[in-house]
Amino acid sequence: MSASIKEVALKAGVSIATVSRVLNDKGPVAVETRQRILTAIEQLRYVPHGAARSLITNQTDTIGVLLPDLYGEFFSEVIRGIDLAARRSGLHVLISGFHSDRAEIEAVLRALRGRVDGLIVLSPDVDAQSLRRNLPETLPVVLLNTPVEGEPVAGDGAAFDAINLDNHGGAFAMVRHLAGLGHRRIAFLRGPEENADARERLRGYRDALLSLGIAGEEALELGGDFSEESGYRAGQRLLALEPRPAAVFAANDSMAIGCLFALREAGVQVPGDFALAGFDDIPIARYITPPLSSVHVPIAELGTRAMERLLHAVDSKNGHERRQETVATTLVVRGSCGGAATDLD
Amino acid sequence: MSASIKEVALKAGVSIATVSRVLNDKGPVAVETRQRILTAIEQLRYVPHGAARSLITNQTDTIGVLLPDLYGEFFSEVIRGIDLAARRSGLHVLISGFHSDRAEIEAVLRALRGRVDGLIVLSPDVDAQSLRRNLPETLPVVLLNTPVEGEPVAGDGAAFDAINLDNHGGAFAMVRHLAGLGHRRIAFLRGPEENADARERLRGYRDALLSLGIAGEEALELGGDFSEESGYRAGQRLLALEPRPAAVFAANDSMAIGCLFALREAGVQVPGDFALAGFDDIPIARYITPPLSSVHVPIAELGTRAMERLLHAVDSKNGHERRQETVATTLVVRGSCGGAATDLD
DNA sequence: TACATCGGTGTAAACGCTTACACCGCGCCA
DNA sequence: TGGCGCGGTGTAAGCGTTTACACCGATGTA
Repeated sequence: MSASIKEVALKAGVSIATVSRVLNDKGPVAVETRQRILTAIEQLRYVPHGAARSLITNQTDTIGVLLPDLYGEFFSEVIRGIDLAARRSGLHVLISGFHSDRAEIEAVLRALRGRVDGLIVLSPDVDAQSLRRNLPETLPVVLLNTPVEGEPVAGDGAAFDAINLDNHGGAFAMVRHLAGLGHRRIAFLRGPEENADARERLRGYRDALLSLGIAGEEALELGGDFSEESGYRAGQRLLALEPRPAAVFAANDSMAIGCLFALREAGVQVPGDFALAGFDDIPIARYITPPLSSVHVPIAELGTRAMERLLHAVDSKNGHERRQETVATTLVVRGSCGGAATDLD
Repeated sequence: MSASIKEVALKAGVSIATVSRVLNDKGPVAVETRQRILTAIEQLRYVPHGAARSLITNQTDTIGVLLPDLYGEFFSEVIRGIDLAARRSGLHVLISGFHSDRAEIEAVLRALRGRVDGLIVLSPDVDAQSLRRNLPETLPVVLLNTPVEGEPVAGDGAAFDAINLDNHGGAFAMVRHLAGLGHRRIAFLRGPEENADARERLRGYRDALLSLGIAGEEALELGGDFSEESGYRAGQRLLALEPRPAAVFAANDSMAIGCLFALREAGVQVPGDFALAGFDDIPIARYITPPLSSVHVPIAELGTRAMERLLHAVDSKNGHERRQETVATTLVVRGSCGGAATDLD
């Protein structure tokens, strides 16, 4: 194993306390002594032992990230944002995927004790109850794009910090954009009922219609589950609708793409006969033909914000007030909806 | 803070040694005593403190992953593969991005002491020298898709384990496939000179031509830097070539896509007038029109293999022989090269 | 009966660090 | 001159574990 503080002390002819003092820049040390220690450290290539340090200081300089699935763009972007913020603060990032298996997540959660100073949890499913029960109450946690069950109790702080996406606002804006293009009958491809993002987007769609004085039609809300496949099927149903709408807004890009295939198959022109828009602005969106209009989600920023929030909680242990933040989305107008590009892109 | 082993011992009316024994299933403990301890643990919601454990056992149950850039599909897939393997073995994953800044990577490297049992390093740039100098010699390291400088010395083990992609084989196979379609003049879009993947792919291209008895033409090897942009420019140069080749193989998909744009712009039909193929099989590949033929890279497997190799090194501390492994690539034939789909897809 | 064996348990050292506290010598002020 | 304050340093306790070792009683064996 590598050198310990004791060997450094020996080599520099001082006590370990003094070495520790120069290591942490704490307490007075004679310049000359400090120099001697510094060179000893250099020569021995000494690096303090993280675990030992953690043991006594009770902090690990590490934050944990819990993710349900380490798959795809969303995940990697979030991590990137988190890592960015972490590095700025000299922290390490411990990531851990889990399958939705309740037992597994509990196991992971407990395994984290003494390993992390805080936790970012990203999960549409994990219920906060199970979180709290398996974690020291003092562990700062921020929920990322995870629905908080129960009403936010005014006055009393929430159980967790939370960073969420402005799904509602994004959907709202897109629908209004579509309407601005002259469409009155705008269909909507819904996501899975149990998905919070999907619910919010639906709400945004409805509210936008409301705000426009357009009566919602139940028939125009087609079911879907975020999969390309379900978008394809919805596309077919769309074409059978009577009278046929001339605009569709899908709750995510995958469904929009599936829908596009269905329309194209039927010989319907996009955006000529049909305006199409999605949500998420996945990378593929700009590559398909026609390029897909979408609502851009700043995923990395989601991660960064979560990290910053967590940092605040960790630093100001006591006086940290829990709250929920929302990250804005932006409209990205491309060819698929037939509208002119706005200055948003 | 949460309960310690001492409190558990107290509650169960035994010594901490006994508690530790049931915790680790080591040494004999009376069934009845064990039960008493187990319930005490349950009630106190006790979880052993990772750092304390690490301190004495000198192992952290954590492996570190060093990445140059946490961006895009490649990264996220690698991580997924790593996490998968890690979870199977009950290990944690500490990830750390770094910018190529030499000082920074050294800082990160040292910060890792006492935090990880092993390291996976993914970097086209990091030179192994700097690695070894900043790490305890005993720390197992596996290089992932990272060129090892210097010849592998026969007999004497290499300095590191390494997992690499079969770039050569993939390129070789693709060129032969193109040739099998009847093409004799196959152009190649090269990647950046300093990139090892790019070099190997070029080598595969040349060797394939050689094996086919086709004379290589220098003019058919166009420069590029892996960017879509450079592919676009290469596409334009391609069209000016006299006589014009009818097939291009790009060293990566991004360039292939850029090239496709250039061709399309010039009114050239793909695959009608021009067969096109890429390398990497990025997700977008199947979505563009026409779907891009490519060489599929099993990225997640790269991660898994690296992890397994590392695990082996960690477990068999002494008797671990370092070696380099290669992960196979597979041909994915889609529409862009005009060939029939093979059973490989 | 005496002694080795073995299951079951406790004691205490050690891991590498931080930090409260004590200590020493010095200069300064009253 | 005696005391105080202070820069500079060492001593040792303690963080939460694991584990070598010692101990004790019961059982088996000669």
